[in-house]
Amino acid sequence: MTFPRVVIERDTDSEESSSEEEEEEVAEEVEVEVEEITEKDNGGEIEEKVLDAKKKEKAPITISLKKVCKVCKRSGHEAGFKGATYIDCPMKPCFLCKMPGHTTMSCPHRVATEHGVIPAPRRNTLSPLDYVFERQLSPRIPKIKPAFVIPDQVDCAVIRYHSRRVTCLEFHPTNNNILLSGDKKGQLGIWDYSKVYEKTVYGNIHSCILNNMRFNPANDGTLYAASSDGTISCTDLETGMSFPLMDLNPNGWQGPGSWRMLYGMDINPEKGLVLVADNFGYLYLVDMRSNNKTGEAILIHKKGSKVVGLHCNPLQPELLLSCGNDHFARVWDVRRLEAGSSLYNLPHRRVVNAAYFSPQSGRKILTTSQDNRLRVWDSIFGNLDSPSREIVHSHDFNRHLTPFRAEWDPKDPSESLAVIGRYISENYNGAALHPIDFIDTSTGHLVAELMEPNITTISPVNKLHPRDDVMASGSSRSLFIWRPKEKSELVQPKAKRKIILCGKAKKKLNRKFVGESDDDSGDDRFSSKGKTKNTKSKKTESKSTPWSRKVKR
DNA sequence: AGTCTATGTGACC
DNA sequence: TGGTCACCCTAGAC
Repeated sequence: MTFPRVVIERDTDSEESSSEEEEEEVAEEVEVEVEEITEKDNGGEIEEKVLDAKKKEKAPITISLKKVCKVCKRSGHEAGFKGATYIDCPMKPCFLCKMPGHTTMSCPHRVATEHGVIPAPRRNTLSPLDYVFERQLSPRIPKIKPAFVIPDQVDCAVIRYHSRRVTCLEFHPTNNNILLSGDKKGQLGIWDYSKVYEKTVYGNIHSCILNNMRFNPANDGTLYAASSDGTISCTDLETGMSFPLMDLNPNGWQGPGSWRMLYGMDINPEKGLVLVADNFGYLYLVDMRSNNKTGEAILIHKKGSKVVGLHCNPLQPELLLSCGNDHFARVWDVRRLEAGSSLYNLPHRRVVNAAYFSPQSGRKILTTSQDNRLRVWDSIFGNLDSPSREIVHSHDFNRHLTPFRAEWDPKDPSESLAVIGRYISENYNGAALHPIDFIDTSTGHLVAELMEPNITTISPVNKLHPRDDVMASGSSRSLFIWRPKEKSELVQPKAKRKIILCGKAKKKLNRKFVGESDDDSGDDRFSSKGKTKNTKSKKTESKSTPWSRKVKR
């Protein structure tokens, strides 16, 4: 017989036991030949595993009944939640800053209000432009916006709005109360959060992940969206009618090697161009008026690598910022685009999830990388060899979650405030919650961390309103609207704050979200008032569609 | 309460 | 360069 050998390790500790003495006891090891197990017919599960192993022709398996760390498989410690606090495996580098020798608990970057900034090597020379800037413009730059206008309290929400996790959010450019949301299934949501129940979902525009969307700058009833199905859609928001602006997979599925997916997208309003990039490193330009691709695709990142982000400079739209899986963010001049013609290449240690010019002057660059660092370059006119600052922040989870993207606060006059969801949880009154962080990127200080006891899921997608003190969050399949505490009270008295439960959430989450709660915080903002009515009318179609008003050219 | 899984990236050979 | 495999705090369905 060629059965593999099975080692059974037995744990002598009882379930409840946690004394160190007992933990250090040597576990009893019993070695059993497979034939013995099968002959005795008492192997049960073990027998099955062995047969499985035989099929896969794998050699000795160890089945351990001893308590070991699930991360490093060694005994003596265990990684995992102790209550609402996660204990790291001490054998691994710090989960937060990735440096060996300590765990997240003792990481010097953990208290972000005090630490978190790694100063970049100080530059000794300033370019003439830097000098002019420092002397003439710097003094006029206003202070960071005050913390009290940060939207820090959930005002209303739709639980399980989408049927898959939310991937992107966008506020309507002119109608203040309309939020657009995309999901992993390719569905497009339109939600009027001033009326809360008025939501529309278009499910037939894309067949998989809706990665990015932008409004047509000349007509805010029209939305462009880039999807992993390889198309850019152009959708009339009023009717839901959509046509593909571009289709990179006209012949359908020919295998994973040829299926093209679209990720990064932005619009150059001056040239009337939609810029979009795929998972093979290529950039495409589409003319919005003729709906035709202009020119050939241009390789802007490593061949075969995903380009996840594109951003046109707000003041000089011909300046393009791209980022992707080749660990680079790159700056381009759209007027002189060809492979390898980038003006600057900004290296990172891991995948770059997002890269944005600052929203007003377009002078700064903010990137989010999977190495758990935000990077800031203070001036694109200066030396871009190294970032001005690196800010350690937990956002490195890449699978099963929408990638985290730090975004500038468009209303912060100092262009230093940024928002990003946090991956690692915080013990908040006994619950493990994942905050949404507001970070002053000029200092690395944590300005605010938003938590809501009823949001237990991670919130990787966060969008600040371009005009109002409002933030939208996408957390798993749900959407949330945040407002500053004081304003929130004015707009929506605490008792009236609304939450809608969709689909199965109605049954499953009723208790959790609408009273009968064991939550002792006394927080009743997810009150059940109007609940029945709300859920019943959740599919209300708006007769007048406020998001479809057109802008005159 | 336990199990399963969709799924992306990077290390390693 | 391409295939294979492992993976540290998921979320939700069954």
